[in-house]
Amino acid sequence: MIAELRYVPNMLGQSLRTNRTMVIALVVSDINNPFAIQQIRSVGEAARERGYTVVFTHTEASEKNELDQLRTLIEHRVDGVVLSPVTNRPDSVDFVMGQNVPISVIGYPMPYNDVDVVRSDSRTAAEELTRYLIGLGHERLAMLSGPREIVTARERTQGFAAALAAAELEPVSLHHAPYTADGGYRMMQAVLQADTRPTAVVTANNLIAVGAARASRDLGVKVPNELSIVTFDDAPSDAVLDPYFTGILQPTAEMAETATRLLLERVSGDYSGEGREIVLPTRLEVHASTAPPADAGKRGDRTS
Amino acid sequence: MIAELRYVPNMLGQSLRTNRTMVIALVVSDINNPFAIQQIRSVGEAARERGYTVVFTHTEASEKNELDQLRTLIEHRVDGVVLSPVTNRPDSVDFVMGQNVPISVIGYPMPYNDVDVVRSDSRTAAEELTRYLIGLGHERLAMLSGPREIVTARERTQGFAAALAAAELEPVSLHHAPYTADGGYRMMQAVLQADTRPTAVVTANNLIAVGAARASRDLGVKVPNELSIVTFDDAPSDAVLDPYFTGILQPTAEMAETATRLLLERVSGDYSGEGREIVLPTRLEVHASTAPPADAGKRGDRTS
DNA sequence: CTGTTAGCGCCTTCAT
DNA sequence: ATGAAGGCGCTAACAG
Repeated sequence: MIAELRYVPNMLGQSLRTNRTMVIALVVSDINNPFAIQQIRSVGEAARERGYTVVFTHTEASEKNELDQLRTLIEHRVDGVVLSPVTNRPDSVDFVMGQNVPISVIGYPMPYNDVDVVRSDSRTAAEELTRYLIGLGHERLAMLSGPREIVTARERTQGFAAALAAAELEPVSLHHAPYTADGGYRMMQAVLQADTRPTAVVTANNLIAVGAARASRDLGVKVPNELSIVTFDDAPSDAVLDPYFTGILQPTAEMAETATRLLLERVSGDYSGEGREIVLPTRLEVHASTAPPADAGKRGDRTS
Repeated sequence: MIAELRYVPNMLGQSLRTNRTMVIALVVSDINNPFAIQQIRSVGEAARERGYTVVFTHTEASEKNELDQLRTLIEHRVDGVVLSPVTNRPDSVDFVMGQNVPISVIGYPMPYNDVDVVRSDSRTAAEELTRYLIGLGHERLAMLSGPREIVTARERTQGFAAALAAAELEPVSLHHAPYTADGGYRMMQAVLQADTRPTAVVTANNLIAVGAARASRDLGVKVPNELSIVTFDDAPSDAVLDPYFTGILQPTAEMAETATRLLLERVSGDYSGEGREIVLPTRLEVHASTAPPADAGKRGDRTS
């Protein structure tokens, strides 16, 4: 048994000598999100296939943590970094690139960095999602979005607005809060206590959707009969009985795998050049959280 | 800004010289389990407080992966290991201790290793859980357990059996399968297709419970009206709308934090001596997956 | 107190 | 083919 062999080589010596640790890092922002779990699995797999070890870190959605941890990882001379960043501000990526450490980014465009990015098109997906609700007959829609600093939140809000504009509808309201269940809960409370209630809400993230659904339940509003909820990234999970939310799914596994591949191409020297941007398609999945509005029968077909 | 400083020290040199990396490893077996997420958070926090960095690895419930990864981690000279092991076989722990690397174990007793262990009492908890069902009036109970090689599965089965024996009841049946939703699904199918159906099942793990609930739904058996399901470790999660299963909760965060503390006591040299075993209390939480049996009214009080 | 040096374990080079 | 030596970046020990 190799594993039983007494002698274990010291990679510190080897790495010091060769300038390669054969370790890459995956830095995710929120480990509570099942989305991140999928990334951890996929990156680990893709890296192991190519002989690399992966170490994971989570930043709890804090840019300061993100920078601290990238620094620590680079101190330990990881060969590269896959980053699922907190925001698209350039600081973290700048820092890593400034240290000549290869990096690839999962999630959203990085306008100020010439870096490899793998993402999906949030804006278009949000439009599609909103159109789906409009197609069901909804006319009063609200948006529960994420932090303004985060690109996905902005893009999803834009897509929402664009779909409404195309249908010549006005949004009932538009909210921002952190990407957490608690944030969703508070936004939904506000929505339900306002004068005009929407018949459907678009949420910018799965945790927000969970919070929104909890608030609806607590205030006695039935989903989907009285209120439809749609969301993003409600990934199927072994730990959950049933997918519940109608929403947009990103090809998480493929995104993570691709980001790892791009990274290792740079690490191994097979590629060096300008940043590549790969945009993968999303898909809409319909589940139990949506229905036509209660008063749908009264009106004609609403599809433009 | 410190993080902007151009120079980043090379920990490889430092570590090679000082024999300390200030990094500890957390090796969990199944990252799909929300249980593991909590461990990742808690160990990370406890270690950071004490100036250590944590790297995570998951073994996909394979002992081979576990050993491989421990080896890789030790090659990179982590200062210690927190292990949430696949089984209680001594090989992994032996290997780590044989390399003079401090280790502490989360989960279950390690009869063949003199090692620090933090765990809860699965057997007693399973008894309590089963007694709860009996107290509701259930007399026909089945057990959907985990792999025979895994201690928690054995202990939980023993507790189940003990509670039944104390109430002078016979189990309807007893099944073993992997700790996965799929395993639970198959066991539940078998249970529901047998001649005598139980009115309640005890599952040995949250993923098994999810599979069991899916099978019940697919076969048209209503939970909890026609069938009660109880489980272990159905940790509350931000990603889930509501805790659904009645079951036993372990103090996951406290266990992980304690294991980290014990480990770092050894790493720092504050403690060296024989293995310590810390057993933390569990608690029973009642949710929507249990009810008295449909025919409960017909009989008298069943509590012994 | 500052400056120099040896050596941690490994790989690469060069000599035998 | 096998063997010896230098140096990766760092710190601890020691000298000035």
